[in-house]
Amino acid sequence: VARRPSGTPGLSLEAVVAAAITYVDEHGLDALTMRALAASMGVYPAALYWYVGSKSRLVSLSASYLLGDVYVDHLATPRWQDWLIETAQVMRQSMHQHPNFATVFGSEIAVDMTTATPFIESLLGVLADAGFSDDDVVDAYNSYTGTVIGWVSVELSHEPKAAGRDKDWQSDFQANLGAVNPVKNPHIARALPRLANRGYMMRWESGKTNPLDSSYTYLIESLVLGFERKLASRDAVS
Amino acid sequence: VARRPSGTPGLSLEAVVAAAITYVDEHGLDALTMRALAASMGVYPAALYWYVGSKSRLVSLSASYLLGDVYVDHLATPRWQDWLIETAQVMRQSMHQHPNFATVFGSEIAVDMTTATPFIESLLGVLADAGFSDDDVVDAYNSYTGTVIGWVSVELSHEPKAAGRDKDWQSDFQANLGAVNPVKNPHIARALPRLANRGYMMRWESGKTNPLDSSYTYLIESLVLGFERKLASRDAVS
DNA sequence: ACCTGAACACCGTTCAAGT
DNA sequence: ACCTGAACACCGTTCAAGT
Repeated sequence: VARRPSGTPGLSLEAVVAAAITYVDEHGLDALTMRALAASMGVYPAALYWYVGSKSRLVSLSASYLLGDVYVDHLATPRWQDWLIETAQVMRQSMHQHPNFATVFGSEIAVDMTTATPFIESLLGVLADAGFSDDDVVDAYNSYTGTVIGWVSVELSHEPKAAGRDKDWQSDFQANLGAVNPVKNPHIARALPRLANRGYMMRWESGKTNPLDSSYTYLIESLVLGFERKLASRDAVS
Repeated sequence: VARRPSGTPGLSLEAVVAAAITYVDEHGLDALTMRALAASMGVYPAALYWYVGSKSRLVSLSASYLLGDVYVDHLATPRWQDWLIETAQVMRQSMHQHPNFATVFGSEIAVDMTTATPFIESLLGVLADAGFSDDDVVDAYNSYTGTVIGWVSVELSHEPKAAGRDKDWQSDFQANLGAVNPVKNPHIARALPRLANRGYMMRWESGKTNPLDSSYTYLIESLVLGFERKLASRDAVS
């Protein structure tokens, strides 16, 4: 085998992170193993530790890296409302491109802010220009970012790992749904045709294969309309 | 040792689930191990498998059980807006009581709907009474439930597991925050005093110890105001 | 039916040793 | 500095065997 010149390392932090991302995209987060990843890179497991320190750090680093993709270029949308709506759609699309990382986005506090800085700066700028007070900017910022990340992360949440036989839990689940008592639960019974496999707690397919586009649009539009009202009521008082 | 009468099992599904919940509450989700849980119950690991089948199923079952606590009794709130606001607060409080399960709520599609049925029935009833159309009920339902579960689950997301030295990442993180370039990122610099440790992607403490009450209230109020506008605009058209 | 006791096939991580 | 090779202390899960 050709010997690589000494002094030039065969690995790098970026290479390991990139390999981890493609591995998770292909095989899922549960399948990510230091040993399996090392094997896929033709290297010993311990070699990875020189760059990433630990598995949990590797996952964090990968998530932070992906967050950089979420940057939304300044759009030609003069209205702040439209900017928020468009940006929310772009963020969701980014998350849908790596659905197996969705749970990480939603559950880990540690994101390397440096990769997200341009996004945060834009968002804070838009909110300030819209007229939010210094105090309200904080709450609007948290409302908006937490909603987008949290909602999409729930949308992309995974099915239970097939425990016993292959997919019998789906049949069980649908049977349970169909057995709803229309006397005790008339509203569920009425909404069932529209809610089956589309409503949270009533679906058997993840948002990966069964996206909930219209609900997300409805949510973001409602939230932005609510922001508008919050702003207006403040103006009325001040 | 006293021998238990044969025919009366020492374990039960409920006992195992209850033990798992208290174990996770005390030691965190990562510490939950079939072996550790079995030891805490004075039993062999394999004994648990007779009741729960697998570890992932045990976690699902525990989460489903906790979801039953989320049921919100019919409140004396004639306005549907107030019902949505109060219920959102109650749901958040329930999740905060078992913060180590937050990531499960946010990342697992499989919740045993039976425990949540009373809640779903109430919510659908409130939305229908409010005047949402059959189609809009679905989107409003998903907007609301996904936002509450997703947002709070992000709020409660955990710090990175201390990798190297104890808590040096917190110092690093705060140093990074302080090093923001006020020329390149004026809006971040301006908001920093209010956003440090309070804004998503800018905090170093989980919502477990550092709750974001005002942002959540702001979010839910905005969302409900937005729902109001959605309803009104529909009435104007029809 | 319910649980023991031991085994199997894995893990993440550490560490001396090589280059 | 960077990686090998092997080891350590764990995992989840299975399975014969007991009662």
